[in-house]
Amino acid sequence: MDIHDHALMCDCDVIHDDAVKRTLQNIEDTDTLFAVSDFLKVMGDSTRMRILAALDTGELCVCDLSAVLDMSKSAISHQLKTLKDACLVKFRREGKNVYYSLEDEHVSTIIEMGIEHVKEKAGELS
Amino acid sequence: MDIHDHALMCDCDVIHDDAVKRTLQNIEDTDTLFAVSDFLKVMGDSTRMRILAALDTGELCVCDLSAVLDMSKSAISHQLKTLKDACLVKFRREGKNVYYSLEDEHVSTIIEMGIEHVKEKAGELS
DNA sequence: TTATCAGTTGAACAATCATTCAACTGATCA
DNA sequence: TGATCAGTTGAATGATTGTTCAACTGATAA
Repeated sequence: MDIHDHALMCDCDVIHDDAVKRTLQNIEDTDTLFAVSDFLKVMGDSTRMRILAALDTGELCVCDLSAVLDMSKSAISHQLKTLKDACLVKFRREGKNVYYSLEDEHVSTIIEMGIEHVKEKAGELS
Repeated sequence: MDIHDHALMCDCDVIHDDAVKRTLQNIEDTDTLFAVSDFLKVMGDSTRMRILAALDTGELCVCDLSAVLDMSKSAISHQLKTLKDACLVKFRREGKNVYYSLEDEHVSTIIEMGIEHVKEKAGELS
């Protein structure tokens, strides 16, 4: 009755009380971790990743992206909104066209790091 | 009739044919980009990210993770399987317990980079 | 103004996915 | 052996989400 202040959902006795306490002290705060997973989730979709990779080669309008990815303008536009809300892309209007590009160098770096990681992993299998 | 070899789904005329061609030449191949998004998707969930952050402080058994995250062993175990399948964590059995830890330093680096990125973005808002 | 086209948006649908629940395995200890 | 506990697993459920469709906006050109 007097034990287990936090383990409401834990359906077992705490085995390593010291390890649990140490982890709770050292782990990054939950809000930050939620923000990190939300951020990575945006890039964790193949359509959005292909859009980002396309924009990494230079700015493009929605119609061009539609042709490059071979998908409808609507589908592209919906995903561009998600990327815009997450501050991964920016845009400028020029006449009837809207040109999208990566928000900053930081985004470009993360994309290229992801590609590097995957290629390294693929290389380990040989 | 003679134009538009690839733009099957594109519901418009290609506006910048040169930009589209240039992008198709320079963009990373689709298979790689799918692999990148699949990889990031695994880390793009708050429960899995919290598990990874916990393991980044040292190895833990399922019961300990259950206490740290305040979630059921079953929920944790399901997500550990996803992380295991993606080669982000490894495990060892010792008696009745199964101890999980990060697969390698590489994973640790990526987690910490994500945290850095989010904190930088948060700092920009002040 | 009217027509046309690039792009956006909301609702609807289908697919994906995280958690719960219950049953199960495998190891320890009496 | 039988009981207990850590952990796994499959099915079911509820929530999230990507794409489609249709209607819409906003800018250009006749």
